[in-house]
Amino acid sequence: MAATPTSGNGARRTQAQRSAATREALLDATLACLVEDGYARTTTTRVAERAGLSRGAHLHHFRTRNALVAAAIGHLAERWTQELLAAAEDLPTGRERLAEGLDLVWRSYANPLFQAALDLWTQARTDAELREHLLAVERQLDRQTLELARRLFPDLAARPTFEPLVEMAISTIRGLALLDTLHPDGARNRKQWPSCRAMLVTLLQAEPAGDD
Amino acid sequence: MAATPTSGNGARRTQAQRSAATREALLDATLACLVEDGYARTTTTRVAERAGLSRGAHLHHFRTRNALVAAAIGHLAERWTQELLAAAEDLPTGRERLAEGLDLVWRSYANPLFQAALDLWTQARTDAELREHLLAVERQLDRQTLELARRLFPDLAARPTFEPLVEMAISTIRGLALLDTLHPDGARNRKQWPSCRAMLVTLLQAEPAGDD
DNA sequence: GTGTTTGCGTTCAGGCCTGAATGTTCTTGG
DNA sequence: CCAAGAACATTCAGGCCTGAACGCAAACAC
Repeated sequence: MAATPTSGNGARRTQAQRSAATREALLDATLACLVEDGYARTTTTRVAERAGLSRGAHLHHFRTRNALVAAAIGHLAERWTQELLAAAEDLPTGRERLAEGLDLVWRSYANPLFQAALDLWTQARTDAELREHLLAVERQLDRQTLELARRLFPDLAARPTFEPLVEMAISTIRGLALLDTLHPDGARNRKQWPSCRAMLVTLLQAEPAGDD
Repeated sequence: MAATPTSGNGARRTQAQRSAATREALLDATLACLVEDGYARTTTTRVAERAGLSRGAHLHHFRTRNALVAAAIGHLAERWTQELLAAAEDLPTGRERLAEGLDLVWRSYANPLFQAALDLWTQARTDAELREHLLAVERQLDRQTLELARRLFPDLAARPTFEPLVEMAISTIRGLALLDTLHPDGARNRKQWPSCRAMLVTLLQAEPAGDD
């Protein structure tokens, strides 16, 4: 048997593999901690505990708490967009496509990860270092979202009002998702979303581009 | 001259007056601290410093940090609604009334106090005690806002879709105001708001109640 | 196998915050 | 003027968190 560790059964891992695994575990633990405990209680001790590692391991990979959080932001953004893009592939064609597309975005915000992001967001207001990281991520996410919208609805995208409409839809969804913060079950939102979605569909289809 | 202290020139104040003044100073300092430093850095020490008082005075009036924050929430809500209601009195009549009304709400959210409220909001997600207080305030604010909308636009209020429309408008505004968190100058929002407002006006006036 | 590097665990010092206990000053009523 | 009590100040103990120092063991180079 070749002793190549890259394809090993797990018993024998190369240094790089070990390192990557612990990094991943730390980042996952950080996100879980942000979701469940909030930013304030996302301490180095707690994250290490949750990851099943020591604080030493933590400090080895991320020398400060801020470094950990910065990496976690990237991790979060990546996961989020991947989920969104993956779900977008299954979007049906036909007259329900627009409503389903809005549902898609809605679901991506009615999601624990958004709560974690929101927590980071508000903290960033009074933390310059955090703000730097989040601004970069925000720009990228906005760009990707708009691009996705254009790709999914090319006929609507031709209209000059498309971009403001998409931005408004996202703002509405964000505002609604904000309510979930205090209503963990989300009962309140699930009631408001259908009517909001209907209104957004009305706006987006206001002047159909002829193709129907 | 009668030495009645209730109308005193300030040199001689009754105990109740002194007490009320320090309470007020502490609450104001708390809000200022929430706005400028955020919830995490709103510590008893810092609030007392900012109010020009000692920590002893603080603990005399509010025995715990949570008690202070709870009182500050009420203070914030009261200020906010008062500003909103006062501004509503000057709303012009005529065809610009609706757009001006939306601007009114918009301005009440594009406001440092909202940032402070947002901070409390996100913290409340993982703090049961805080959540209790905020839920009560949220219910009251929502009720007052809807009531105000009905009073200002009685003709629109007759339609069954009025309530969902108002809720959507508020959600959109909240979502937009969220962006201000990372963009202190608010440049980005001031660009997006006009088009959002136009769309909301379109929706609200979709089926005019005949009176125009 | 041996030595070096890398990943990781343990312990410690310093700092900030909270809440409680204990003084000190000022108001009020007699 | 004096005593009682409220308002306010000061100090202290306990707890949690961060970041750094030090030590061990596993993995790669030879």
